[in-house]
Amino acid sequence: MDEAELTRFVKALADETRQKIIELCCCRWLSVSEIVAQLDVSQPTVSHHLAILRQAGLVKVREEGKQTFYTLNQERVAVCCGQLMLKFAPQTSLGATLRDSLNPRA
Amino acid sequence: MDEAELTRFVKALADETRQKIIELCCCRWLSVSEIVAQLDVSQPTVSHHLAILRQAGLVKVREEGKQTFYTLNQERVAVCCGQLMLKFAPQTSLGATLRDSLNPRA
DNA sequence: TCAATACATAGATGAATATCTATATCACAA
DNA sequence: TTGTGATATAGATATTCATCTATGTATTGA
Repeated sequence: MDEAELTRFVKALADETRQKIIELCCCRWLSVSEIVAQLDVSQPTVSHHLAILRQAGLVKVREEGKQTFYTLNQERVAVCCGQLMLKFAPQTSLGATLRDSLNPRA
Repeated sequence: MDEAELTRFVKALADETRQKIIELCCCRWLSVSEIVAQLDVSQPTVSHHLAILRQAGLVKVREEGKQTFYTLNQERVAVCCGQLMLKFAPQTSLGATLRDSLNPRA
């Protein structure tokens, strides 16, 4: 994971509409229309945000007929949060826990 | 940590100049002038970014005479990253590791 | 007390971006 | 083939925000 990827990740999270979309898509697949129905923004706006989340690798996509389904890529979120912690909080106990978890000793 | 705090955290990270400031202030205290000297932006711009980082709780401040010193609050970064992970990646193994670390069993 | 230094704040400006309307594309059903 | 529903894209607009210059405030030394 390079610098640019990490920046795309934090920028993708730095919008409240996208945060709502992420929460909606956590643990389930939703079509674009279903997401639109839960929010107060137009369908093109939702598509725009989904594109940003896709570029950041934060959602998985599945096309099915006319519909497109999205779900949160939790593993990606976890890895990115871990990278953030390693980069900006290397000397904390939580950071150490994470480092140990990523590089388990024999 | 409420919703708004977490949003302030990700928004604070979502700017490359602030990311540079954070890296500079990691593990050491720097005065505003010293930070300005390492960047390509004006002193008021640096003060502006430091204010945002302060509001997000990401830096610690120490005033000394005319100077003001800042250092990265690594614990805060770690906790916020952990919260992000718990909120948006609850079902991952990394998330579980973190949860265990925060709520250690007897 | 005056000048200089360090930093913060105010206000203006430009760039990035979130949002909208309109329209294109694609899949499917009649 | 034609129409309809689902989504994406284009282009315009408005808002947010990063940045600048100018200035205020506080501290220190002469």
